[in-house]
Formats: sequence, C-alpha cells, structure tokens
Amino acid sequence: MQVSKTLDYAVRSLTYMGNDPVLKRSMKEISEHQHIPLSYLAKIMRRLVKKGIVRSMVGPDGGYALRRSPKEIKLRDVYEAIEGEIRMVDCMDRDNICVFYDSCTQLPVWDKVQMSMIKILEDTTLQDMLSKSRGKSARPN
Amino acid sequence: MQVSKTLDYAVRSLTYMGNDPVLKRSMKEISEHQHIPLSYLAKIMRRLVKKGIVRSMVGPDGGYALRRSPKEIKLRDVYEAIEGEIRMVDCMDRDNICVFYDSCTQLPVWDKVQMSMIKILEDTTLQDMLSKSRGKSARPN
DNA sequence: ATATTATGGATGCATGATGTCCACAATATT
DNA sequence: AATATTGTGGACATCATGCATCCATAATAT
Ligand code: SF4
Ligand code: SF4
Repeated sequence: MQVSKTLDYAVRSLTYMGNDPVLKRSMKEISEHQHIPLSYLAKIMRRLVKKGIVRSMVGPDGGYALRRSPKEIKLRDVYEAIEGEIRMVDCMDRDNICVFYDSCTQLPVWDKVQMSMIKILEDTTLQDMLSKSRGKSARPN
Repeated sequence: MQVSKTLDYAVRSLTYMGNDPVLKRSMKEISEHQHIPLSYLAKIMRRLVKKGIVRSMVGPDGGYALRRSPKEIKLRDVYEAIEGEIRMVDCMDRDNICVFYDSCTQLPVWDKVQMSMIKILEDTTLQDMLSKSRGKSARPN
C-alpha cells in the first residue's frame, strides 16, 4: 500500500518537463536533475510514451516532450501507465478467483478506498503539481 | 498499492470470529474455515494479540477471541497491526530523506490520498464487515 | 561518415512477502 | 503426576517482484 519508487520517478520526470512544457529534455538531463538512474529512467519513459503521455525524438538533440498540456495530464493516467489499472485487491482477474468472493464482506470496503483514490487521482492534473501552485494540505496524523 | 495477502488473512480471521463473538476459536478452526496456512496464521494472530485486538488462551480447548466488541474494532486498527503505520510514501522516516522533500510537489497529493484512506478505515468497524450487513457499493470503473 | 540519442531485450540483484519447521511453554483433563 | 492439546517464539526456506544494469541496434541531426 505504498507509492512505488518507479511511480515517484515518473511523476518527478513529468513535473520537471511540465515546468517548461515547450522545451525538449533528454534522458540524461532528466536523469541528472531528478536523480534517477539513467538506464532505469529509459524503462519508465518507454511506458509514458506508449500511453501517449510524452513523445520522443531520437537522434542528436533528441529527447522527450509532453504530448499534451500539463492541465490535460491526469495523475491517474500516469499511475496507470506505470502500475497498470488501479486495483486495490486482485481477487477478480485471471486465476485469482477467491472462494469467498461471492460472500466477501471486506471487498466493499476496499472498493470504497479504491474509488476514493481514483477520484483524487482523476481530479489531479500535472498542472496541479507544478512548482508554482503549492501546499494545499499538510501532513496528516 | 495493494492490500497484502496477510492483511486479507487477518480481516478474514476477524470477521470469522466476529460472526460469533462469544465463541472461542482455535487456530486450526480458523485456518480450515478461512483457507489460511496454519503456521502462517500463527504469525498473523501474534500481531493481533500484541495490538490488543484479540486475546489468546493456550492449552487444550484454547484458542482466540475478540478482546473488544466488533463495533469497537476499527479496520484501521487491524491495518496498523499488520502493516504498521499507514504511510503512502516513505520519504520522511529514517534515512529516507529525499533531496526534493522541501520543494516536493507530489507529496501533497499522496497525503490527500492517505488522509482519505485513513478516514475510511477509521470509520469502518469489524461490525460493518460481518455477514449480515452487506453490499453497499458495487465494483467501480 | 560520425556522433548522439532513444529503443528493446536480456539479465542481475536485493528486498520483502509469504510460508514452513521445530522446540518449548502453558494448561485442561484424566 | 502424566498426557494431550494448543499457542508462542525464533530460525529458516521459498518466491515474487521492484529496482537496476548492460548491450546491441535503430534513428537522425550535423
Ligand atoms: S476474501 Fe474477499 S477480498 Fe480477500 S481475496 Fe477473497 S474475495 Fe478478495
Ligand atoms: S520526490 Fe517527493 S514524494 Fe518522491 S521521495 Fe522525494 S519527497 Fe517523497
């Protein structure tokens, strides 16, 4: 129940790019500025490209750029590009069919948590995470 | 970002016990009825005992029983007994101090998610997860 | 032609979740 | 007192996966 390092990397990279959406940034640049292992960043960028969140140019002076404006990039998109579909429990897919599924009493609760999380990620855009607009909520209990 | 199998086991065990709070149930019983590996269940029960959620009696006809009424057992308690403190990202504890912490723009979002999750787990009691009262929410998108 | 940059795939590594074993302590029953 | 039952504590085994590295190749600007 934690944000993976990989997702953290992805968001970091995107906010970095989002701060100057017009610029093109190379992996090397992103890697250095955001302290992300270069060769691992490559993997991450690949997923963002595949999901149409960024576009890539290969060759000298190549690099990455946002494909849409920060305002149109939902955090949910990023999450799903990295982690796949948001799913709090995996009792429904593939061969993971639990015997208790039909009468399960905790599933509704996790669904509730999941929906609440989806709503937040759906309502949060990259724009909301750029350097300018900061600090709405404080650390909770 | 998923509910661990261990937590699932814990909740299952507790709801099983909660359905007849007056009864005492042995590990063997719980293990068989809830399809949980016996020796692993032992580990799980230990954490629940330590956190004062259940009490244990050793010896013949021994077993476990809820220490409080189902209505007084919050899902949050269970979660924390198993997983430790709820923490969406671990950039603040120990040596995990991220260089970007002070100017981090995504932290507020995860905080928001975390608070929302805490609220739900705090408001949900074991009582809410017993066989009788079921099915409030359906599977989301 | 050359240098640069991204791509794709294979592979390695470390950590943590999950699961097992066993010797021992507690206690109810006889 | 002897015995059977049940939980306890610790060590250990196994497995999956997140994280990371390497390298050969393709694309392309100069
Ligand atoms: S018990 Fe409920 S939540 Fe857990 S795996 Fe089975 S169906 Fe899913
Ligand atoms: S970037 Fe922000 S969220 Fe990610 S580790 Fe650093 S402080 Fe935490």
